Amino acid sequence: MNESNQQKSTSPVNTRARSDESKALRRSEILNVALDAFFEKGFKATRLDDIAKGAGMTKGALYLYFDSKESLFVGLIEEMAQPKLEGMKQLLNTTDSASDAMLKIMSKFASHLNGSQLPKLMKILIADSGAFPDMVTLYRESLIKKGLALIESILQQGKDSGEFYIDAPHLVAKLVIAPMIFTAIWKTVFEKTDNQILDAKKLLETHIQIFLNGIKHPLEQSHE
Amino acid sequence: MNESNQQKSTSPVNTRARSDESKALRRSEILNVALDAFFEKGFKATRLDDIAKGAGMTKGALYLYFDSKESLFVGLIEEMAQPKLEGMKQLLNTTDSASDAMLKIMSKFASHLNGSQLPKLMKILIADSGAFPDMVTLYRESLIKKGLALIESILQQGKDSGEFYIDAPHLVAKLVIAPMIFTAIWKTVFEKTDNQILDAKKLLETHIQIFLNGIKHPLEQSHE
Amino acid sequence: MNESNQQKSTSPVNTRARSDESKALRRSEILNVALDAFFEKGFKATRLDDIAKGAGMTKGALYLYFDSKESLFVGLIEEMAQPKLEGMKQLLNTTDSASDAMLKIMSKFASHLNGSQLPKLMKILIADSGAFPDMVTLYRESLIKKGLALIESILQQGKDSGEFYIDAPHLVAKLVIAPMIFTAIWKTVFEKTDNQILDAKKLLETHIQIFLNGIKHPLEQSHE
Amino acid sequence: MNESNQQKSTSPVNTRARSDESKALRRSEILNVALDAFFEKGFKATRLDDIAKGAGMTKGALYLYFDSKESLFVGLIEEMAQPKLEGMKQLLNTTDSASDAMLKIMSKFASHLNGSQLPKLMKILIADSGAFPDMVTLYRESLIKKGLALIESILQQGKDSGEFYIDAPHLVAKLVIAPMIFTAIWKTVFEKTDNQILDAKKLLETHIQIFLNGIKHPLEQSHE
DNA sequence: GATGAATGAGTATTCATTCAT
DNA sequence: GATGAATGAATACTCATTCAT
Repeated sequence: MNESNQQKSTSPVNTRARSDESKALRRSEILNVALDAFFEKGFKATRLDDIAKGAGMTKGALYLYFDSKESLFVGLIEEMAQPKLEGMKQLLNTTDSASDAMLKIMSKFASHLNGSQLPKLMKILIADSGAFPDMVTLYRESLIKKGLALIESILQQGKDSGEFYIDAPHLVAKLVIAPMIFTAIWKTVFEKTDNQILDAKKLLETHIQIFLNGIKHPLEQSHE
Repeated sequence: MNESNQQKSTSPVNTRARSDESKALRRSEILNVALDAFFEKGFKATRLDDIAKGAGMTKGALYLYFDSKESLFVGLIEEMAQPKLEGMKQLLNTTDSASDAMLKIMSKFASHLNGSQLPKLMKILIADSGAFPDMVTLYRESLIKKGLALIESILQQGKDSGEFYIDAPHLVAKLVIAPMIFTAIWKTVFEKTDNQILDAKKLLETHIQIFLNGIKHPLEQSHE
Repeated sequence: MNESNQQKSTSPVNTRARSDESKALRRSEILNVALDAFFEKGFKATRLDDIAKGAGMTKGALYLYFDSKESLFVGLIEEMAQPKLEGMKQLLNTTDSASDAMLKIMSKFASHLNGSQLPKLMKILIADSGAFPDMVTLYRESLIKKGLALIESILQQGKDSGEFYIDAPHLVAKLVIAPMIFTAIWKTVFEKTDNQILDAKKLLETHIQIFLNGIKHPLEQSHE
Repeated sequence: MNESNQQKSTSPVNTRARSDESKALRRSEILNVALDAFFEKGFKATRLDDIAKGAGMTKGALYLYFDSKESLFVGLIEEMAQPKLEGMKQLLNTTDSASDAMLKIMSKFASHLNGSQLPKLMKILIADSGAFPDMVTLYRESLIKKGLALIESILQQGKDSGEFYIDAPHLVAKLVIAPMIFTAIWKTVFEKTDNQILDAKKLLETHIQIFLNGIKHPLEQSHE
């Protein structure tokens, strides 16, 4: 009798969510819609009505899954900031040279930028940082600083072994991720209205090459 | 319908001169306040009341200078995206080596990040890019792409002269500015709730060193 | 489509008997909770969710016992406005003096105020009188006016026998119950936020004494 | 040019309130409407839209005069609880007998019940006491307790001079006002749906007579 | 020019009621 | 019978914009 499923077949739309599973499914469906909405219009300008419609339910139903618009935002950040870092550490068990470790982790990082929602999330966080300082803190501490620490430790190891000619690993670590952040911003912000698209893969490969090349040779004296 | 221009019709000469000045002055005062407000809270969440109060006038008076909230935003971007790039080109008239030109322009760029409102403007633009695609386009075309073109031309020159070992100057140019964008984001977003502050000057110096070092040596083959 | 009524269709006899009892029980449980809720927050501000939780069931289940929030209120007033008055009349069969009858009935009335839910009910009715004029009418006609008539008849009897020096029994009857209403209001409204508690028993005893004393002596001329 | 004044001629409706006077006027006009609305439907069930319409303005305009619905309520109580008590004390300068003082003050009190908004205010306070305990406290402390204290002092004086045969003046004082409260309740609640109207003046005169008569004669022993 | 009162179109949130399970 | 997910209408409050003064 119910033929109104114009939406995706996997979604439990138009079916009451009874089980815990389907409730969780519904939740993450809402979060997916919210991600796009917040990304597109920002937190303040996003209307709950739109999120609800996008998730195939009424505004009132949203409140069965989230306490408030704000908690939707919080849920979004928390849920997505969770699992990202895990994969990275596993990668490094082997006793690679610092150079190889660096290459691996940078590649991994870079590939993350394409498949995942991370760039969107980052844009959201930048945009609404003023309204959600706690979320910014959470994100910085639980994701970025840990990522930076991981990179820093490899750099330090390379420095100790004489492989890398660097001075301040904690600064250099930031240079490692800078082009990745740049790519995320570029793709989410500037590419939207541009007809040339940035080849992110190539850009990041080039970054890796130049950067590793740069730290593997003794630095010339700057003239400054 | 608007008959309040009493001067214009008869003697449109110089009674307006002083007022025009002060009007322009007032406008830029307002824009200054707006910059901070939009930066802090985003376009949607910023109230005209607050901007007015900050500029020492009432909400209604704003409409003597700007047609709407939106035109305030537009005015802000347009006004600030204007000059900026002139100084850079002058810098390079002399017949420096590509290496020196690169060093100069990177330093200049970097120093701009500290004194100017540019990072704030960038954050605003990122945040409200969804609502103002035209502004993003303007900013990209009139500032970023020109800057990138300048850098690219130097890189190309260095590549042609055999000074730089690079492949795709248009990509590499982006790697030049990536840490600057990164710094802008970091300072405006992440540093707010953090007690450690990033030494931007040192970071960018390190960037310049490593980067130039990286492109002045032949690249090793990547294992990928 | 609803086939869950397995008993009704075939043998509609006595399987239902026990459930009818328990249904009535459930109803009055709900009403008890509702009384407190309406008393505490008023009709409009009371949430069915809270009543349901208080009665150990879900919101939906309430609708098995009551048609609507409104019918809950109606049920409450009707159920409680029912008996109450019977005991009073019995009290007076004997051939007491009007004075003794008066004393008895006033004492009885007064003692009712402490043990029963009457004061709460009165507060509810006062509070929501605007929304439920019919309930006010019901309460006035079925309880108050009957009580007043009873008192009035005793007063009339005392007047006729020369025991009481009163003029308008129907007005004086109201003076009899006024301190009782006052007590109900005081206790339910003002005492809540006060640390001194009113000794209702003593107040009403004093009332009875002064009042009877007042009507048993010839009235002086008022100077007005 | 402005012929849309369908409302009362005295009200500044449809005229922008520029001066402080007219602002104050507007405020009290709103409060008058609010008084009736809260009285009729209770705080929760009253819609700001209705108050606004009643006061001849839009909902938004209300917020120019009051911060919130709640502050409207608070303003109402505070503004009205202010001046009531003043007149009473003046009345008593002369060196009347306690009996005369009592008569005067009771008459004054009683007359207040007819002309003023006091009964409505009292009904409002009773109805919404749960939501506004602070207002109840304010009202009790600033009005009722002071009134009771005034009455109590006269009673005490009469007791000391041997004029009054009473025991506990603080309780007896409550008996003085009980019929006034009763009248207020009766008129605002029960009379609405009744076709017989209570002669408040006569009721309170009778109260005064019986009560004074009751305390001017030695009390008989109660049989209890 | 400037003020600030007023408007009115939003928008988040609540909650009685319904209904699939 | 009972649950609790879902609905949708209602409502306080906000704020860009207008306009009388």
